[in-house]
Amino acid sequence: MIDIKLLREKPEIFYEDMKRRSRGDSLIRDFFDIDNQWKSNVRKENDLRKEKNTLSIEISKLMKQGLDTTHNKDRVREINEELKKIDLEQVKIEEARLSIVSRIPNILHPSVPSGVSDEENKFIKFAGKAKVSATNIAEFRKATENRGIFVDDDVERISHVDLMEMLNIADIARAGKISGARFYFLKERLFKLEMALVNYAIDFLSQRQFTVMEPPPMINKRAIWGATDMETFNEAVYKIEDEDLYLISTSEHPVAAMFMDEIIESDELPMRIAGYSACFRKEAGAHGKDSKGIFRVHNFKKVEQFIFSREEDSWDFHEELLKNTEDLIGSLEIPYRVINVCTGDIGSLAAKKYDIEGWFPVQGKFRELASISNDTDYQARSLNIRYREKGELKFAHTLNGTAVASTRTLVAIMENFQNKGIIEIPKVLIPYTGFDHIELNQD
RNA sequence: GCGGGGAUGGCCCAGCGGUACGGCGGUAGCCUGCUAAGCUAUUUCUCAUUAGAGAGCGAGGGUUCGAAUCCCUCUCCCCGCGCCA
Repeated sequence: MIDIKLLREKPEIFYEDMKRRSRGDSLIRDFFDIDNQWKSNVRKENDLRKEKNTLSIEISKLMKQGLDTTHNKDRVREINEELKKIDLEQVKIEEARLSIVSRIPNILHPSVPSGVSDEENKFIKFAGKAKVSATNIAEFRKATENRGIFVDDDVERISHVDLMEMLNIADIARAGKISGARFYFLKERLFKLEMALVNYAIDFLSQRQFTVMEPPPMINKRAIWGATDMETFNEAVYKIEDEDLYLISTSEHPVAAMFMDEIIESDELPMRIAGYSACFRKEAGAHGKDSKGIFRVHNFKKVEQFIFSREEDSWDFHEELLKNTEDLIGSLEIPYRVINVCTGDIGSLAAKKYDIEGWFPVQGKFRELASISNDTDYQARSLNIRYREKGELKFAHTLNGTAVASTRTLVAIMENFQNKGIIEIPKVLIPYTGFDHIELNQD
C-alpha cells in the first residue's frame, strides 16, 4: 500500500507516476473526492462525540446530586441515532477509499523504463553462450541487442514435452486424468534432478548469509492481501473452501508476512531469508499459453530469496539479489539475459524489477526464469512491518527474487542440455544428483 | 476436540460500569569539568493544526446516558487432558 500521508501532501508525485504508467489521473482524483467526504464526516462525528462526552459527564454529576437526568439522556440518544447514520456512511466510504488506495501502485524508481508492454522492457546484459539454430538467429540478435554470444546449433533439438515422453521421465497424461491440465508426475531421474536443483540452490544461498526455511504453504486472508497485489491474487491464488486459508503462489508471501505487525530492531537488519516451498498458481490469465508439458503449471517448487532491509539500503540489496540469481543460473550454464522491466509490465508492488530470462533453444526465445523486485516500503506498509532506529519507527523495505523455480529450470536444462537423445546434467548439479545424464527410464 | 488461564501505546503491567495507573525504553530540555545518576516534559492514530477535539484496551456485535470493565460470537497465545504422522 502507498503512504496516504504522502499522497495528501505531495499528490504531484503520484500524478507523475501514473502518467509514466500511461494510466491517467482518475484513480488519484477519485481518492481526493472520497477522502474529502471522509474528512467532513470525521469532523461531524467528532463534534457529536464531543457533545455526547460532555453530556455523559454531566449526567454522572447530576446523579451524584440526585438531580433529574432525563433531558441529557434523551439528547444522548438523539446523538447516538445521528452517529449511527454517519457511521454507516463512513464504513462505506472507508471501504471505497481502501479499494482505491490499494489500487494505487508503488512509486517507480527513476531508472524504470517507460513502456506499454513487455516489448519495451530494457535489455541490460547477456551472459553465457547460447546455442542458436539458423532460423532463430535474427530473433536472438534482436533480443540481445547484438551483444549475445552464440554458436550455431547444428543438433536436432526436440521439445521438452517430446523428450520427457521419449525418455519416460514424466507422465502428463495420467496427471491430466486425476488433476487436469497443467499438472505432472515427474519420474525417476527427472524427479531426482528437481530435488538436486532445490538442494543446490539452498546450499548456494546458505553460503551467502541467507537463513533457509520452509514456510507454511497456506496463509490467511490478512497475510495474503498484505503480501500480494490484486492482480496476483485474482490470477494466481487458490482458496481453501470454508477456511480462511489460501494456497501460496510463492514463498515470498509467507516469508514477507512472517513479520506482520512486528517491530524489528534495526541492528537485526538486513535479514536475508531463503524460502523453499511448493507454489500453487491458478494461471487464470494464461488460457492456451504454454499448455503442453511442464513449462507453465499449477504447482512447482521454488527457492526464493527475500530481504528485509533499512530504507536507505534496499537499492544495494536489489543489485545483490540480482547478482545471486545471475551467479546461480550462470553456474547451471544456462545462457540468460537480464532485463529492466518497463512501466507497463512491472505490476503494482515493485518500484523496480529485473527479470532474468533463460535462452530456450527449442522455443527459440528467451523466457522468464527469475524475477527480482524491490518493493520498497509498499509491501511492508500493507503488512505493518516496521523497524526501530534511534527510537523512530519506520516501515521496512522488502525485496524478493527467485533463486530457482523447479519446472521452468528443468525445461531450460532439457532444452539446452539434450544431446543425442539423452540429457546431460549441469556440472554443478552432479554432486547432488549422483548421475551425469538422464537416459531412457526402463521402469 | 474438552477444560482452565490470557491478549491494554515500542516493551512490561494496573484498572474489572463514570474522562486509560505506574514502570522500563525512546526523544527533548535542565543539571554536572566528562560519564553515570538525578530532575522536568513528551511518547499511538485521526481531524484541525493557533488553541483544541476525537478515537484507541485481540476482532466483531449487544446492553447502557456512559463499556478496558457486563453479555454474545470469533481469532490467536499459554497450561493440562484426549487424538494423531
